[in-house]
Amino acid sequence: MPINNALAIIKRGVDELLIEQELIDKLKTGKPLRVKAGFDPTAPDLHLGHTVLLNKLRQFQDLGHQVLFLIGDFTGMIGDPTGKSATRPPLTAEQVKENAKSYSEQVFKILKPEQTEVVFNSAWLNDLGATGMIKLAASQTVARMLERDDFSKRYKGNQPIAIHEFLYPLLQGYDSVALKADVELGGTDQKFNLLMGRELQKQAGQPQQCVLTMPLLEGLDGVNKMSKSLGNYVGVAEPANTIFSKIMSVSDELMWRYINLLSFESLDTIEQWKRNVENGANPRDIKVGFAQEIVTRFHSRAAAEEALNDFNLRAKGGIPEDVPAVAIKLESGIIGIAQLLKQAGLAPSTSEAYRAIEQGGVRIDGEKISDKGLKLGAGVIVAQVGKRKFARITLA
RNA sequence: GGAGAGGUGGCCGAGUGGUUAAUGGCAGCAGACUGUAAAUCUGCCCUCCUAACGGAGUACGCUGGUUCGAAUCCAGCCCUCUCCA
Repeated sequence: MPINNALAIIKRGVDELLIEQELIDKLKTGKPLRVKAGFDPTAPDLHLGHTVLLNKLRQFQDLGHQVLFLIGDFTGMIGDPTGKSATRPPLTAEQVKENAKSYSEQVFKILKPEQTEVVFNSAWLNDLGATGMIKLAASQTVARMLERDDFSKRYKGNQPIAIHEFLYPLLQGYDSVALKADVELGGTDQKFNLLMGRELQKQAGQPQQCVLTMPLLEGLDGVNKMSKSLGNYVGVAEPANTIFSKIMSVSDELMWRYINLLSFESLDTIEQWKRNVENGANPRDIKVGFAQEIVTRFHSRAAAEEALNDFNLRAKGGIPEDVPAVAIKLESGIIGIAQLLKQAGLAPSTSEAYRAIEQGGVRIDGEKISDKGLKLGAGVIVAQVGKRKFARITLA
């Protein structure tokens, strides 16, 4: 493939590419490039936000390059300070191992295993030792570190910054040296860390890696970046119906952002969709199509069809098919409605259950419940709280 | 080492002895409206018991103390920030 075409593929959806000419030169050599991307060992649940980056890695693989999938088990002890206001507790070796396993289970839904090398940075960082660490730390200045946006923000905002947090960018940069990376990918918030790799490679007398930043995908709230801890994410391992309905809950405006970053449709097609909506097409239909694309990617075409049916069923107030089953043991032959909802996991506390009833949000077998004193005996019922929470409860 | 400021519910942030389970905002939940979207409006928003009325238990960095009564006063401790050295 001509280099221009390869470059066009690489550049699609990218926030910034540094330095383009260097990348062209690297591509010209015809050798497979070593493309590095680092992942935090703490969050084993991949979500769509991660896939923006993973898709890009996959594109590199399709162009014949080698992906270095780095799990930051050593740096995990620090916890990436990026965008965080507080430091993180370290993980045990066991936890890291488990998380890594869970990563590879999920990540190969997108990446090609034969072109992926999974590496752990403890492999070389452990050997660095105190001496190496000091040497590394001596290579950069505090003023340089404070250039990083979130450090300077925290500093100005009188927020604490622990010394070891300064080590994070240094170690991440050192990873690039150890791996002799040709390219490193990361979110836009990683730019500083990624550039540190160039810096340290230069000092080590290596060719410098190209840096490629991907835009951060906003979460379902449309404000914060997608993350598990904020609960505004769509997990790739989630059930088809969940993925589908979560995507449908994205606002019309944000939808385009998702489509731009996540859809594999051609740019021309996406342009056409936009024009259609401008000319009066219902954005909902575009969203349905997009949601199905994503569900298909992580499940199957059939699952996507089912998810749509299920979605429509719920829209009509119907009871979906895949209601989780719960069995509750009756202690005295009957159970109060609030206890029932709590035990079935539909309400976090009896207080909340009562509130939900008061507000007309509770249904049993499709019938709205208004009597807070309702008692139920043995049998099987479908309970619903709000529009989304269901449970098929067996009382015995 | 010295001086000062501060630590309140998921987050931000009021509150300086008694209608304070703690104003307000954000987030969240439920309802209405819709395209189960967003926006908007209404209500809810510590837990437990109660159909309800109502009751109980916890909670304002930690530990003690003063008081009939403390998030509020006192002491010690822990933590954070600012300025000076």
